[in-house]
Amino acid sequence: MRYSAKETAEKHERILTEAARLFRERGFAGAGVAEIMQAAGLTHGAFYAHFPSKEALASAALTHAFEQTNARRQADTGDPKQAFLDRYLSVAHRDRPGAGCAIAALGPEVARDETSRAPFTEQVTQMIDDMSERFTWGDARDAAGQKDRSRQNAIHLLSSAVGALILARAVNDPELSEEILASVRDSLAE
Amino acid sequence: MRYSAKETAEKHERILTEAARLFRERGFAGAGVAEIMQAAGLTHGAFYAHFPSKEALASAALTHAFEQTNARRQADTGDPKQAFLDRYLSVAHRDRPGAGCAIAALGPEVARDETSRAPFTEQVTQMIDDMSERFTWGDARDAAGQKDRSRQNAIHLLSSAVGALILARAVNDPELSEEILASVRDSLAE
DNA sequence: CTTTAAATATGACGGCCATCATGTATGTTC
DNA sequence: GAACATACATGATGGCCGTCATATTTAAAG
Repeated sequence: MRYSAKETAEKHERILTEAARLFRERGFAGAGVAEIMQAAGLTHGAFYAHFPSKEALASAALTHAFEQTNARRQADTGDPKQAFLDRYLSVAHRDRPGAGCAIAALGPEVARDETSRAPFTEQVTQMIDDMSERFTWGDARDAAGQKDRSRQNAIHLLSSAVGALILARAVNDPELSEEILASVRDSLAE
Repeated sequence: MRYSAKETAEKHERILTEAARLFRERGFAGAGVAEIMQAAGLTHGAFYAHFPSKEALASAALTHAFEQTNARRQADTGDPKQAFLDRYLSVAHRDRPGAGCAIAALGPEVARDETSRAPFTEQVTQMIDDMSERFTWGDARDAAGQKDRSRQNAIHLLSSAVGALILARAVNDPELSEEILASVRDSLAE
């Protein structure tokens, strides 16, 4: 049967949302089309009415995941940098990859999937620009070098956070895992 | 036919080596048993004479990859920290994941594969201990806090390097990719 | 109101992949 | 030297997965 435009749009959104979650939880290769469609409350056959291929879905879901976490970052109160660090390097974030950073969940897989590299690059560029502008960086220098320094700091902070989260998730030992989160949090807050 | 113990051991080693390479290049899910065996010069059926399952191979290949890169780190000359940064955050390392750091290539997948988490943890623990001891850290404090501070610094450095390499690989734009490597290299060398 | 187009469910197809079965030849062991 | 054990190749099997075909139903278009 044919459904109303509103209904269809809602289902499209559900597919995207569930895909963004499942891909982050299990990886692009680990989450199947049928599983995603079932999570969205549909059957597998309907998929190709919404996306031309799984690859295209991966690309769209990646952007969707970034937008979700971007919105959270924009909604932070208080010192933006500290708020980011506290949230990103938390046990809660470590334990819920499906709702968290797409870089930490899918980075290496994106590197191997040519189609998703473009949206990934766009989102990372935005993140770096945003953090570079909005975060306050301790080491003020001359006005000329200020901007470049902020950018370098933002890149370093993002890299550190991503690496720490990946390590904290992969490691088996809860003590070590929390030590990693705390160490990088402390190092970056200085 | 039955082969000599020496021959068999060599083939076993070849399987491990090719698996360590292919898994880093394509991920655990992306590299198949048949492809690995072919790369090792054998057919797929012989696999189960060497490993009980693909999962067991993944675990063993992960350790093998760590040992390969550990050996390179131990062989570095000059300032160990600087040598590590120069090598780890190089374009050459970025472009050859199959010969590079297992954390950056497989970290998120390890987090989802319970079997490989134990060897991963062991290797990361060793890396942190080694870097904590052998690298020279600029900010000398009181002797009491010295050890903990080295450890925190080592964890931060490793996290930053891993995150930067993953970002540099996933990003589409060569300029941005090299900027990420250079930024984190400069930040950590200070 | 009629016609058209589209979103969905069901089901099928083909390919890939991990694993296992079997036969065989040959080191290894006693 | 005879019996045994084993590493290998070939081939089969069963399952999963992405994609497509078809029928159905109904919103949308005219």
